[in-house]
This record gives sequence, structure tokens and C-alpha cells, in this order.
Amino acid sequence: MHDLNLITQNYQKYKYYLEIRNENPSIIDQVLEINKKRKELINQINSLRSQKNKISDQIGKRQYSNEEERQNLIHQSNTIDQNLKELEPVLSEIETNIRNLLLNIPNIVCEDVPIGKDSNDNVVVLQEGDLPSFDFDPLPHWQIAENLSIIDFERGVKLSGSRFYIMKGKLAKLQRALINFFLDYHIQKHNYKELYLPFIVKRHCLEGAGQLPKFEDNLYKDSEDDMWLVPTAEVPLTNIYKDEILPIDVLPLYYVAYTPCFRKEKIAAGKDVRGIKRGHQFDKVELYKFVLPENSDQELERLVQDACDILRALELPFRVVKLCSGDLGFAAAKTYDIEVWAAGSKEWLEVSSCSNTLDFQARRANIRFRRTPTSKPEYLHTLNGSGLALPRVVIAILENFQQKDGTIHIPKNLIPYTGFEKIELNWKY
RNA sequence: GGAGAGGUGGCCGAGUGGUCGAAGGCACUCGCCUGCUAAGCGAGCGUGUCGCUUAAUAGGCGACACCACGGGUUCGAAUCCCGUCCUCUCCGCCA
Repeated sequence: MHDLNLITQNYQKYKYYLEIRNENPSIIDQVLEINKKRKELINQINSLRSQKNKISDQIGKRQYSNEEERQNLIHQSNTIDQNLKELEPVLSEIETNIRNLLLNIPNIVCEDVPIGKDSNDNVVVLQEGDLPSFDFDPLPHWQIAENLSIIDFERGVKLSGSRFYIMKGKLAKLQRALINFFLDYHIQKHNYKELYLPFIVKRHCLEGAGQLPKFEDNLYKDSEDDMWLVPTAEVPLTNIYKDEILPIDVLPLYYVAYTPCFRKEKIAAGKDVRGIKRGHQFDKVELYKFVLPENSDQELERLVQDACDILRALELPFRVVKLCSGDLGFAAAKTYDIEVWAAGSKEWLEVSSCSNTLDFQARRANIRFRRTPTSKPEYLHTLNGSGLALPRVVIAILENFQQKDGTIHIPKNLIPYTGFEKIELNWKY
């Protein structure tokens, strides 16, 4: 959510940001117009309240000479009150409207983000690792999974409908091993602190992180109780310090958390239906940072490297893509996607999205800090990135480490976590 | 889920209709004092919005709002009433 005064002072800039995001900039005009009305009304209401307060004060201090005068004062106050009763609802409606408008305006865009329309204009900034070569035709993971009987697609659908699956035997363990590996790696090598979070949150958390009100379609919820399944750990992470003012010496804060993620994926209906690339439920280890505004840019670079380190450790070839303005997410001012090579499906799979949201989420969730004990509170900056998303890493391991005999080798660094070196034909029942 | 108690500023804790944005203590900031083991003295010290001032989204002045949240009573509410949420204690239930 943006600062009204900033928008008023730099409205051309805000319109420009919307344009390069392929969004309609007229929302800014609406905001300006309503804000003008808002200020007028506030002034009106404040002066009425001020009058009213003075009258009450006079009565309280017995500043009247007889009962008639007292009744007169009460009458005056009541008259003002009638005025207020008319104006106040108008103001609160205006404020709701402005808030709704503001909540729907995406973040600004960092200077160095390439201008572009869609993912075709994204820029590959780094590619690392050799793409594996095979003396046979490598299979896509769903084929491998079927051959080895390690994923049960049909029965997953039987339980929960399309886009659900069951992982079996060593594949289930592989996934569990990866989660632990990711967590340990970031805790030990990158100094993140681990959190175990609620997987269900209140609406305000989704507003704070930027999922609501715009992306309600993608969320599972219990509307009766205002309980929402998290689409990413970023949502609870953003809100742990909601409405707090942090002392500067605790910054920067680095957190890592494993959660499942739940998404309806309505927008992507019909896309990526085969295999486990895009399910309604998937696991993810998320990285999150609370940092000083002046450091957020370099913190993003480090965040990306932290995520890349995992792929390096797993010997998986990857590339880093800088998203163009038109492809940026709602809350992000700058984003790097990390994509891993999947040798069977022969495509780059997004396994991480690392973003600097600047003060966008901090404003929404009202998270601030003080530079000195006496200075004014300022909004801090937040960053988030996957470190990493599980299913697609699993896909990459299955496809890149597949052998001619149909078995799957486990990356060296992962073996201490899996307890086995390869996946072979699994039990059927 | 049932019964009871309670939610006040960074923390603790007063405050049951007007003099309360809120006593007192702690913490913190600035200054003074003091050579001695978390000493003393003085001052300051919540957040937001609106207006004026300002180069300033720094500072100053003023107004308004905020004592969990939302509504109500009243000329006037932290204080009374209603609803919601949350915390604690006891009981029940349960991995």
C-alpha cells in the first residue's frame, strides 16, 4: 500500500509504474480526486468536533451563569452533532474507497528492472552448471514416476481431485530429505533462523503480504471462520511483526521456514497438468528478510545467491532470470526467478522467485523500525524468496539423474539425508 | 465446548463519567553531578491524520482521532451498556 502523500506528489511516476506493468494508470487519478474530497471533509469535521469539544468543556467547567445558558450550550452541541452524523459516514465511506483503491495498486518498479511486456522480455543474467547429456532418450518425470511406481496420480485424484498426487516410498523420503537439507543449509551456511509457522492465517495477513484483495481467486479459505490456507510461507512471515516498531539493532532479520502451500491455480487452468509441476498443494522452504531500506538492494542479490547455493550443492544446472516490468508480481519491485533445467521435459522450471518488495509489504502490515531510540519510526524493507520449492526440484532430480537402467541416482550431498543412493522400482501396494 | 477473571503507552501498573493522552515505576534520550561495583539530580520521552509554517516526506505551532476491536448511551467515556476478538484460571474433550 502506498503513501497517499507520495502518490499526490509524484503521481506521474506512479502512473508510469502502472503503465510499464501493463496496468491501467487511471486508478491514480481516482485516488487523487477522492483524496482531495477526503481532505476537505476532514477539515470540516475536525472544526465541528473542535467546536463541540469546546462546548463540552464549558459545561464541564461550569462556564455558564444559569440553567438556561446551560441548556443553550447543550442545544448548540446537539446541532453540531447532527451535522457530524451526516458528514462522518461520508468520510468513512471515502476512506474505505481510498483504502480499497490503494490496496489494488501494485508496487513501484525498481530503476534497474528491464522494461518489457511479458516473460519474453525477461533477461537471463546468469547460467551455471552443464546440462546433462545422455546416451539414451531421457524421460519426463511423470513417465519415470510411473515406471518406478513412485507417484500415484490416479489415487491422488481419487482423494482430492485433479492436481493432487501421492508420493510413495523413496520419493516421499526424497522430498522429506530435501526439506531438511534446505532448512539445514540455510540455517548453517547462510545464517537464517528457522520458524515453524501456522499454515492457516487470518485475512489481514493476506492483505499485508499483498495477496488480497486482488488474488482471492487463488486462495483456499474457510469463509465461516476467516481462516485462509497459506499460498506461501511469505504470508505468515510478512506478518509476524505486524504493527510493531523494531529496534534497529535487531536488523537485519533472516528467517527460513518450511510450509506446505495451497493454491487454486485457477489462472493457470489447463496449464502444466501433467506430473507434479503445478499442484494445488506443494511444499516449499521460504527465505524472508527484514532489512534497512538502504540495504535491501544488496540483500536481494545475496538472497538470490543463497537460493542458488542449494542448486549448486545438488549439482543441478540453473539460470537466473531478471523479470521485466510487465512480468513482476503485484508486491514485487524487483524479482529474480531461478530456474532449474529439467532434462526429460527439456524445459527450465521456476524453483524460486526472489523479490525485493521495498516498503510495500511493510506499509501494508505496518512494520517499522527506529534508527535511534528517539527518532521517528520508518518503514523497513522486506524481501522474500523460495529456497526452494520442492516438487520442481524433485522433477529436476528425477529427470537429470535418471540412469539408463531406469533408476535414479541421488546427488552426493543429499545422501546423508535420504539414507539411500538411488531410487529403483518401488512397491506397487 | 462450559464457568469465572481480564485486555490501559516499549514494559509494569494507577485510573469507574469532565481537570486524562492518561498518575507512579522501569527502560530510553539529553544535561548536570559523582572516581568505584546496574549511584544521585534535572528535563524530555506514544502513534496517526489534517492545517499553518518550512527547501524539506527535518524541525516548530495548532486541531482532530486513538486506553483490544466495532457499535450504543451522554453536552461529555479509558471509565456506563451491547456485540466481536484475544489472554489467563478451573472443568470437559482430545493428537
